[in-house]
Parts: sequence; C-alpha cells; structure tokens
Amino acid sequence: MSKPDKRDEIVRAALELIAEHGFHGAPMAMIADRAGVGAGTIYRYFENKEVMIADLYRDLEDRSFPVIKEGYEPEKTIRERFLHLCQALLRYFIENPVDFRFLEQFFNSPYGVEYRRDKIMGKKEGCDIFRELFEDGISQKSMKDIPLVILFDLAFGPILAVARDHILGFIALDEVLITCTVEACWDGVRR
Amino acid sequence: MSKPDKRDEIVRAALELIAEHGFHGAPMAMIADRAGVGAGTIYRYFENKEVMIADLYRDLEDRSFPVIKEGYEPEKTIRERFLHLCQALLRYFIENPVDFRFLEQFFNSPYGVEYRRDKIMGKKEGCDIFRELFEDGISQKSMKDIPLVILFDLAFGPILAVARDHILGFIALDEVLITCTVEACWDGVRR
DNA sequence: AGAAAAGGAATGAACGTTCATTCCGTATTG
DNA sequence: CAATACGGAATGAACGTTCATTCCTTTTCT
Repeated sequence: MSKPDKRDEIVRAALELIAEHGFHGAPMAMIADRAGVGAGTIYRYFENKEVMIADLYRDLEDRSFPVIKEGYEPEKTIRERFLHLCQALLRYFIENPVDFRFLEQFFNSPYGVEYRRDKIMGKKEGCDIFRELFEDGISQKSMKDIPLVILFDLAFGPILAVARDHILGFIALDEVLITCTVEACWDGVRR
Repeated sequence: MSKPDKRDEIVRAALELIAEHGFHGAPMAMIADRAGVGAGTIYRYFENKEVMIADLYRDLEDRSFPVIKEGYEPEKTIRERFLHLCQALLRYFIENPVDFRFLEQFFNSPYGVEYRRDKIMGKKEGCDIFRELFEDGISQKSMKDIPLVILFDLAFGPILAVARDHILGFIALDEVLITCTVEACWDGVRR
C-alpha cells in the first residue's frame, strides 16, 4: 500500500512519543521528526497540540472499544460478563502497551480529568456496556450495593495497576495470572 | 514571623503547585512567588528542580509514614492489620489531598517509576510494614498465593482510585464508604 | 565591617506556532 | 504532444514565549 497517509504517520508517532515520554516530553518537532514530516505539516491536520491530543484519544476509543466488546454476550450471568470484559480489557492493554501508556498520560492530564468529569456527571455517553453491567449487578444483588464509581474503582483500579506493572516489566503476566487477577477483582465487587 | 523557615515555605509552595498543576505546570518562578522568596533563593536550598522534587518526596515520606503506622499492632490478625493499614492510608490521602496529588504526579513521572523499580527489584527498603504483612498473609494462607506485586495492586489500586475520585469531587467519602471500600479490598486479596 | 543570605533581572535553551517559500501533480494552452 | 501556468500540500527557518538556572547587587545578621 503506497499510502500510509501523512496523518496516520503523525498519529502513530505522536502516540508512541507521548506514551513513552508524556505530553511535555514529546515536542511537536520530535513528533514531526519521527513521523517523517515537516514541523508545519502537523498543523495542516490538527489545529494545535491540544486539539491533536483530543483527536488522538478519540481515534484510540474508536479502535479499542470494538476490540474489547468483541465476543461479549449480554445473556450470560453477571459474573461471566464481568470476567469476560475485564479479561478483554487487560488483554487489550497488554497487547497494546502504547495505547495503555497514552491513556494513562491522558487521564492524568487536565483534559483527561475534565473528560471523566463530564462522563461521570451525566452528559457524555461512552463505553456504556460497563455501566449497564454494574447497574445490573447491583440490582440483581450479585454485586455490592455501593456507589457505582466505587465499584468501578474496585474493578479497574487493580486492572490498571497490574497492566502498568506488566508493561513496566515489574511482573510478567501470563494467562494464569490474568485469570487470577480478574477473578480477584470479581471477589472485590461481588456481594 | 520568626519560624517558618524559607525552606519550609518553598517546600509548601512547591508541593501545592505541583499537586495542582503537575511538574510542568509549576515553574520555579511561580513556586518562588507563592513561597514569598526570590527565584534565586530556591537554589540556595536545592541544587536544581529535579533534586528539589526528590527531596520533596523524601520529606513527604518522613511526614506520612509515621502517621500511617500509628496504632498499628503487629499481634492482631492479618485481616485486622490489613484493614487498619488500608484505612489509615485512605484517611491520610483524604486528609492530605495535596500530598496525595503530589504522590500521583511523582509516581507517574520518570523519577517515580525509577524509584519504584529500585524498590521492587530489591535494593531499597521502604515502608516494609506492608511487605511483611502481605508475606505473612500468604504464608499463613489467609491471602491469595499470587505474586506480591499483584497482591499490592489488588489492595492499593482501588484505594488510590477511590482517593483520587474523592479528591476530584466525583464522590464524597464518609466513614461508611471508607469501611466498605477497604473491606472490598480485603475481599480481593483474601484467599 | 565582613560574611552570609536573599533577591530578581539577565541569560540562553527549548518550546509551540507561524508563514514565506518550495514542491509536485494536474489542468490549460499553443 | 510539449510547454506552461496553476494551486494546494508540505516545508523548515524564524518568532515570540516560557522556563530553569545563573550572576551580581542589596539586605540581613553577627
């Protein structure tokens, strides 16, 4: 394929560098360099760095959500759905470390925090499969009856921590450890 | 105005600004300003910004560890010790949001990652109460027999996530919710 | 008075962004 | 068909800003 679009090259380079060095450690000049384009070219595709980061995130959502939802069967039990989703999430992170590191940077930045605020406080709709699952879990009394946000933290806190430690090389996750971790998360949220 | 040492003022100002805006959003000039000192004065107390950040972290450890260990009784059961420690930790974060936000920034930065690498990979000794507790927990078969790092993530992942959400205003933690959260963490790590 | 501490303007490096210019594929002309 | 004109895409040197750090003057302390 002759056409790795310039934009695609920029997106790839930006994701890599931001994942590796954070927003402030990834100057536009360096991104342009790695993408093999001129510094000014980036501004033909993105209004400025801030907008570029937001677009990077949107692209990433569009790529990752379908993968994570793949094979999800809403008819199964709460427990099975939970395990499936958490495993899919953890696997996605392990297989796409650049995406994971970028997400960490994003959600630790002011933009990410604001994004989350909008989502929690109503407005936005996102990967609502999770929300539905947890609401079902509570009303069917298979999960603890505590605020949704805390339930999320109990489930995703460990997933994110474990993914980070794997990617940083502090542990080597295999199938067995993934299963252990996800089941331990279930122990945390189950009633 | 006898006491508040210049150094203390600088530390306070730096902690606040870094907690609020991150390392890159807290220029030395702004720190000097808030501390009520000249820009050059900072360099009489800290060799440079990097060293200052490391010192800030060490100061913070010295202040927080004693508070968290307070009232810890090594004779009690694993479960009781775990609950005590996690509650103390979560309470400390809630009562010292500036410290918490600084720690988040620190551990998301290259320095923090390197610090953690040293600690996990042997060399350093830190708040070893936790390590001891978890090793006891495994050998006494009251905790899951999985790698220590994962056990840490299962316990602290949710604690940190919940503390963050509280400080960002996404939930309002009270005594009841703190207890719920910590007990859910126990459900995650217990055998 | 002399030494130590504090101050803040000066410095130079690094950054995001701009813009005059170049490049290149396509349309137009003779 | 060859030569020329055109226009949007791409470029990267240059700009203005911001930052950490230095340096020299002023203030404070003994």
